[in-house]
Amino acid sequence: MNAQSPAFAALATSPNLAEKVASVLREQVVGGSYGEASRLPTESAMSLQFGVSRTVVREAVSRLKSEGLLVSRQGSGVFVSSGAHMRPLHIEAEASRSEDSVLQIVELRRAIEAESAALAAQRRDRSDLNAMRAALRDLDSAVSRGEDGVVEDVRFHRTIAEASRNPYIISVLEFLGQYLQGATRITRANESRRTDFAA
Amino acid sequence: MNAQSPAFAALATSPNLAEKVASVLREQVVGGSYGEASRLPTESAMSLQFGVSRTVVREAVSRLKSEGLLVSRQGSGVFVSSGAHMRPLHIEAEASRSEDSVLQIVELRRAIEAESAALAAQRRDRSDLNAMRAALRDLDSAVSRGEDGVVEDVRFHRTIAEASRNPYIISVLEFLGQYLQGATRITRANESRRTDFAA
DNA sequence: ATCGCCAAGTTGTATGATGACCTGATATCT
DNA sequence: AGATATCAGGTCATCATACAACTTGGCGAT
Repeated sequence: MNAQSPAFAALATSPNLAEKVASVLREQVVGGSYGEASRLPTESAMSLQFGVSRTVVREAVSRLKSEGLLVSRQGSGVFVSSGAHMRPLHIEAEASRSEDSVLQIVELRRAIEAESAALAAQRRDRSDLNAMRAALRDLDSAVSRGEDGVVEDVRFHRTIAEASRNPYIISVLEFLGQYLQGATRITRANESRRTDFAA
Repeated sequence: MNAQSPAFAALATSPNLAEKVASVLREQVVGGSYGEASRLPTESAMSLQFGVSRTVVREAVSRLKSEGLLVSRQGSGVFVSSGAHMRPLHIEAEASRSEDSVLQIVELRRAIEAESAALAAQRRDRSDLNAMRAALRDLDSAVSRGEDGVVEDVRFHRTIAEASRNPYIISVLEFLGQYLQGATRITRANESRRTDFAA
């Protein structure tokens, strides 16, 4: 149950087996070695093929299931998920540490917020306006109390995004916001708080 | 080794245990039940606590590791990852099917591409220009051959994104592009191919 | 020909054992 | 006493095996 199966050759640098196996499988799946919705070899077969125990294979498959690449049906087998090559977007947490990265993210977010504000101006209704006014008021009062108002700031941006009625804009903005939470002071220094489009 | 541990109460609808345990742990981690970089209970402890085998706990932890929420150090323990509450962005594959969703994604992408083009205009160099011209020429010739030119179109957009020198714009655009691959004809009908900014 | 049922195959879960590694405490030496 | 080496216990990583739950296809009875 070893014999250094050839499938790893290039991935010997990873610390644990499950991750290696997962990498190989991931590559095979997204690379299209298996057709859409086709069945993978059985766990026992892969266990032999990779030269690892079934436990490891199961952990690898489990990872790929949680990534949405695979689905398994008990008693039947493991299959390639229908939306297999739709990879999620992921930005490493270290990005928040690098100033360059933060500025680049701000660049991106500004573009989306401009569109978001424009759409919001077309589509907002009375309750959106009220929410935006309230958020803005909270932000001002927080600032005048000498706080940095970070949480109020995000909430304000969020109300605008929600008024755009575009769920993708909302989630992408929220996603990008995560990486700017700890670095919002820099952001605020570069952005003039344009309150005018609320009118 | 059963006794219906209370931790699941509300999640009895999921088919497999590993996913349930993973959900509970995920909620605890992002909900902040454990502090940043703090140690989780041992696998055996969780195995008892949840009333499942260590195998299941390990699969659950494995999932959360691949999601970047946890890191495990052999001989030491399982810890909350430093960037634990940085959740990745995920859009379901079904979005490509719904026309509303596609239009909303196009809305979002247009905003980013406008910024991308503006930045590209500032930062491009000669090789960028050449790449963009080549891509555009390929696109035109594909269209004049009567093809739909989808692949050439995405390549053209990609060259613009690369000229913006902003890796986040590139990856987000690429990410959104996935969901529009099969629906690009609609996109093309609504977008006039503005070739002017290449000048 | 249809329906029911069973048997083999497959994933899901449990259990126990062993290896690799870390950490803190103990023992030893200077 | 202080620094260093060693050890023991705990913990994750991997393996092997067994059994349960489920699916699927075929076989047989009606």
